[in-house]
Amino acid sequence: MTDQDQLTAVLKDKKLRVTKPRLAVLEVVSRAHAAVSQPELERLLGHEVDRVTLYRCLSAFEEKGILHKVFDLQGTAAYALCSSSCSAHEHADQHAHFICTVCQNVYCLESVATPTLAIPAEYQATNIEVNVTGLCATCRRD
Amino acid sequence: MTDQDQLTAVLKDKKLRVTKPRLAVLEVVSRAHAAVSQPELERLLGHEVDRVTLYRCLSAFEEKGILHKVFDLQGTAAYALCSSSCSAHEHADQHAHFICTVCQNVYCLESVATPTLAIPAEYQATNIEVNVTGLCATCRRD
DNA sequence: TTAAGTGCAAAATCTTTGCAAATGT
DNA sequence: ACATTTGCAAAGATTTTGCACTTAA
Repeated sequence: MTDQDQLTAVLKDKKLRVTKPRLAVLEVVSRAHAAVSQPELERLLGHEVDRVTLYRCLSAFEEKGILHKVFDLQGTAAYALCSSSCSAHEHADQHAHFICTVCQNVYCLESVATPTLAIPAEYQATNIEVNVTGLCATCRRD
Repeated sequence: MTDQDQLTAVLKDKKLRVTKPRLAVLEVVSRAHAAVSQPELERLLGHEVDRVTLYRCLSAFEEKGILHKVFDLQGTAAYALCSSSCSAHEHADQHAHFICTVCQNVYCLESVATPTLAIPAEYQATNIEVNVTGLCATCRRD
């Protein structure tokens, strides 16, 4: 099964039509080893995908649980593939993220599980998000 | 020492001039038991402070380490008072935050210290941010 | 065939910048 | 008095909406 086929399958599974813009967006995000910010996506996709279409693709993907949205240090939206356990509005994203303060890339730290915390009883917690900031391997060298 | 005096002292300490808009902004944020989002600040301050001035106050405060910026679930900026150990570009913010999915308020969980994590060696971590999402005490009841 | 998705134009927001007038020290 | 800060106007950027055309199923 090729990459294309896999992406196609993901779309079909979520009852979304398989279109060129959608495949292009998924392609870029799935290739990235880090979450891709929206400006970055626009740059990478160039004129291949209209900006408005990009907005609509991304929100559809988030809606259906294909991508999840994280925010970088500037509050800019970035998108990464959801693990298979994600579904609409229920993102199982049980690992920490690393945000590089230089290149702004967001890396999934799959090896770092979110910790168990003693949340005060008056709060009803449904999810814990851990974001580590600092320098990524690449930016450390430069 | 009154509240006003304290806020005035904070500004003077950071070599910022004590002006009406700045005091108004600090007043609102310091009163809140949660981080205040920018739209909320605009609403609360009404015509007392020009929108542009608000932007400038907030970035000056962040710059000087008086307030720190967090992002709510929609990626909207929200501001909270820094603890006294914060200084410019070095926010000591060693506790978790709770973001309510209903009212969007951001609460400081002073009792929940950020955990120690085993970050992969290739990353150079400088800060760890923990955001818990769910329902706050108020929204649970409604 | 036909409902879903795209692309363009245009509106609505949000954020930044420039500059003259006002204000704090 | 003089540098800072404000407020307005205006530019720039981002995000949303409406609608006719296209395309996947």
